[in-house]
Amino acid sequence: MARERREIRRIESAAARQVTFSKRRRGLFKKAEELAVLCDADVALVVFSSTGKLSQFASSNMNEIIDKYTTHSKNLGKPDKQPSIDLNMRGEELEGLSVEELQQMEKNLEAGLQRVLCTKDQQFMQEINELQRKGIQLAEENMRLRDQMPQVPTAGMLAVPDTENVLTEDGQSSESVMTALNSGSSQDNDDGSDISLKLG
Amino acid sequence: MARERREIRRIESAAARQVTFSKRRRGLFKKAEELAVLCDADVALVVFSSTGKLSQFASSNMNEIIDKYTTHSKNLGKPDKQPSIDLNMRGEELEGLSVEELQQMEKNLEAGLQRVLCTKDQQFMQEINELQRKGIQLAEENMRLRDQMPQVPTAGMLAVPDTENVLTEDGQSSESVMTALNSGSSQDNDDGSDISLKLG
DNA sequence: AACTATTTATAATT
DNA sequence: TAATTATAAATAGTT
Repeated sequence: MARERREIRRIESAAARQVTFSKRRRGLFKKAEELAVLCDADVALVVFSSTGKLSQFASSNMNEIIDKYTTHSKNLGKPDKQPSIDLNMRGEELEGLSVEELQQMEKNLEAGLQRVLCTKDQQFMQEINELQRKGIQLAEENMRLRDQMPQVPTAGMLAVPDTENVLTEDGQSSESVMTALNSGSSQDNDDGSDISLKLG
Repeated sequence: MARERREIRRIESAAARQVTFSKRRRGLFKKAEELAVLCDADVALVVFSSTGKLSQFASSNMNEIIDKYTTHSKNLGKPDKQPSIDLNMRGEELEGLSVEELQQMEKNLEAGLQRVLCTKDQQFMQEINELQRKGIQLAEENMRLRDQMPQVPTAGMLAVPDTENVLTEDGQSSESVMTALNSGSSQDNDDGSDISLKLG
């Protein structure tokens, strides 16, 4: 487009290449913006020079456009695969899945994990509840027996479980657990602090 | 560049806009490729028309260029921020963080969560262990008392906790819990199945 | 989509 | 790198 037509092939001279790069890059970015404005298009342009320098143009937000592109692209690549996610997730064959599929999967797994944890806690609470109930019954019977005894046999220092703290069926909070624990005989955790979590 | 100079502003007529889009898009892509070839540059161009149609050009691999861009971009945006991750993660100010930082954070949080869950389970087990121990002591004393009794007072149908199943200090598997549970008096879960997890 | 008058981009030069 | 300029290329309006 100038004094002479130039063949479109790599310019060998690094200097000339750099000059042409500067000129043409400016032109390209101008055209990109004009297209975006004139035609109300969303345009993203990323250029790395041969020396690795980055230049970019985006008519709106670059990351949004990239996301949009990725989504579009993935939808074309794997057109009709519905949320067909099974739990046959044998380690590595996950790589063929799209981001959407993996996100759905993550969501499902987290929900499942949540249910497992919840159920586990319920079992724990049930177990504790049951043991406490038994303990109380035993202690009561123990007392009854002792009352009926003529002599006083100086029983061991057995702590009687606190009837007030028996857990209800729906009890799940770790708070109740801590309460139940502190009502027992263990003597660690002498202050009232909760579990401390240190990260980093 | 033609019969008349055109002002660079959105073309109102949808038809005219579409025509101009076609012409200029072709020109833009041609220029993009020429720049890539002539100057040995890496060029990625993504265009969404106003109707949402995607066109793209990449001198090499689009996703590689995007990755390269993302890396470059993030490194420039937040140059020196080391893994400086505190737990002041008040919900929304996370958006300013880079992917690397968020990944590190995720890792730390997951590790922390793991420690919390582990500790919680230990507390549960400790509690159960303690209750079982107390129950056994009570039951033993109970028996002793009854032995020392002259008459037989027809005690209630109290199940004596199974001494074999007392949990050890390090016991943490839910298997032991289930075992302990089944050794108790609760009569649900008549089959030997584990917790069932349904996803999807 | 093809045509063409014009504008724009740019290669070579300074 | 910037300015100049001759020329190639792109394209707005038309058909």
